[in-house]
Amino acid sequence: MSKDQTRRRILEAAGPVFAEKGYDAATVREICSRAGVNLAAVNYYFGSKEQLYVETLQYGRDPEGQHDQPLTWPADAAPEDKLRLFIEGLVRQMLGERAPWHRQLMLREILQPTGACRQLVERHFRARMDQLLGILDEILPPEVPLSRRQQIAFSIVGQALYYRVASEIVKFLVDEDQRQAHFGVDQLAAHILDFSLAALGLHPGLAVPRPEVTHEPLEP
Amino acid sequence: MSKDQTRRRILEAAGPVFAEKGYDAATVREICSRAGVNLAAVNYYFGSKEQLYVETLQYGRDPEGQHDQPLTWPADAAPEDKLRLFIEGLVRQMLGERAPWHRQLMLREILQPTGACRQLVERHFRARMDQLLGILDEILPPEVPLSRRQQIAFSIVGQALYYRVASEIVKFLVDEDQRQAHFGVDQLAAHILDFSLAALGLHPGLAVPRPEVTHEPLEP
DNA sequence: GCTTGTTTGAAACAGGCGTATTATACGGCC
DNA sequence: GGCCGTATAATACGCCTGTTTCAAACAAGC
Repeated sequence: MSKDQTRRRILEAAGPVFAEKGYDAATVREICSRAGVNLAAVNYYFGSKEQLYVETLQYGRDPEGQHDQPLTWPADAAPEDKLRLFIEGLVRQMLGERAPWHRQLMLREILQPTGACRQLVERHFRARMDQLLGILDEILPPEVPLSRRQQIAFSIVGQALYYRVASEIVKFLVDEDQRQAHFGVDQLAAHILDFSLAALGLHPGLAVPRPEVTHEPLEP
Repeated sequence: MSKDQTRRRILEAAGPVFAEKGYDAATVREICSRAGVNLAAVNYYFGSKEQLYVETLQYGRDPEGQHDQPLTWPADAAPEDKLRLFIEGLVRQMLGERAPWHRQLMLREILQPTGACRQLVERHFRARMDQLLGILDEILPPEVPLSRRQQIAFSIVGQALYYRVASEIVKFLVDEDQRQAHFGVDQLAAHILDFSLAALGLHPGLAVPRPEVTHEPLEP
């Protein structure tokens, strides 16, 4: 087996393990076992577990030299549509079961940063934040100060992040049937978009009776 | 030293340690060291680290037999005021530095439940959820289905939770000065209330020019 | 074919962990 | 006082961790 081959195999095995268990709980033994390489290989190729972690994050971000293009849309799209696409991508990222391990790793870095690679993580999230702020630029009047724009952005992202970090809470606060029926990716994205657009004033508020609503059977 | 005395000392030492480091990273050696008791005491009094953890959570919830009354308000208060009080309490809980370790432990249980005490955690958060749903009952028209009310509640809580779970992200996305000036507990509570009330339709949206705004200097 | 530098393999090391064991000191009771 | 159940203390055990060691297998150059 060629030299770079085993290196790659270690990286590809390390990704899911780190993503699932976190840095501390992941063991180099499991990584090596999954990769089918010897235990010593990690320290031979990477020097230490920590360095392997850093390089795994880099590898995940950019496996072949291609940047991952987060989200794109036609530049002339309506701001509401851009926001919709952004939120849909966000929710999909949070709830998508087959989330590639790279996203999961990044999320772990949000929740409890290891500090091993501030820069990398920072760049990643700053890009997405700027994207959202750009959309808000087209919606908000210019006199709204930056701090308020940031707060609004956080309010939008926070709604989506909730379903990832508090998924266990959701799981026992709303029962299985309701979850299946109303808490899928699409419905949540639609709700968060509704909530946010209403907050921004582009939709009527959720509490005001909405004439266009299809008449669902009233709850007893 | 009396028997119950050391028991209490262990519990009170275990609280902060578990809260700061989490179940796995916390060690009984540190707990015993902080409590000034022998290493064997934990297993003597609690049988195992896990059981100590469970009893620590219970002890934190209810140290002396008094339930912690989460939040109260006059029953005849306006729904907006109740929501304001609720959100203020929420944000204070999330951001308050001197958060008693019990809150922190509960938050940890949200983010990564140990499963050691589902019931306890479940009761705790269901109570708060019901409180919020009660407030929404007074705001939303009756035909809004339960699932939508729950989504709205999660949208509100999610905004506040964000600043706890993603505090590191906030820290490098908005610079020190801005944070000091606009991301304190009071300002964030005010913003989340604004955003949510606007989303509900009780306030004008944030994007529509608000006549009552005090004219702050425009940003260049 | 031999030498040289590199990669693999299995085992061992040192340290930290939760837990168990054993022995000592305390405090009320006959 | 002597005794005994209980609380403390010190230490040892077994396990798992990241890391190191060192010999064997290998590829390449001459």
